[in-house]
Amino acid sequence: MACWLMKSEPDTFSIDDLANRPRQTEAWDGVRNYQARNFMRRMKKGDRIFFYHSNCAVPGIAGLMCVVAEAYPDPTQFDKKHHHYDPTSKPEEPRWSLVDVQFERRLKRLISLAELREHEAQLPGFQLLMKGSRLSVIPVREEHWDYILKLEKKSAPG
DNA sequence: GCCAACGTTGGC
DNA sequence: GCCAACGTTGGC
Repeated sequence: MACWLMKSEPDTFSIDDLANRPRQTEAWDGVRNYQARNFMRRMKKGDRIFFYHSNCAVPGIAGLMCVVAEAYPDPTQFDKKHHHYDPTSKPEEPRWSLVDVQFERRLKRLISLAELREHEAQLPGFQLLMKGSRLSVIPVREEHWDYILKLEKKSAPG
């Protein structure tokens, strides 16, 4: 069972939005980056995911979710009216994929990017912390997953 | 194949 | 709002 991290801007779609969806499930559409797409195509049902709030006042991991449907074509790529419409993608050979994710729980407290950086030494190779890393879908090593979840139980830093 | 220009991401 | 880092596009 693999672990992942997926970013979303909370102004657009937050952990609360996911929790409020029917069946607390959402199709993770709009990814238009090949590396991120390829990671999604590797996801298996039951894989665990950190829900990361990006581009906001306090970026960080806000909750947990899991994969409930493995990769299939992102329908928004064929929708002319959609912001993520891709005229170069053909239905017979879809370029972009998505997975369905399901809410698991909110973290008891947000684990901020700043806090994660304090633990950089214990998270070697964690792509989120790499300089210039902007990928919205990244793999998380299991030992990193466990370490980060243990931080939740500690009191907030500062 | 190179690389400049451009658009996007996302922390701060 | 600024800007660094990155990905993509397209001229040559």
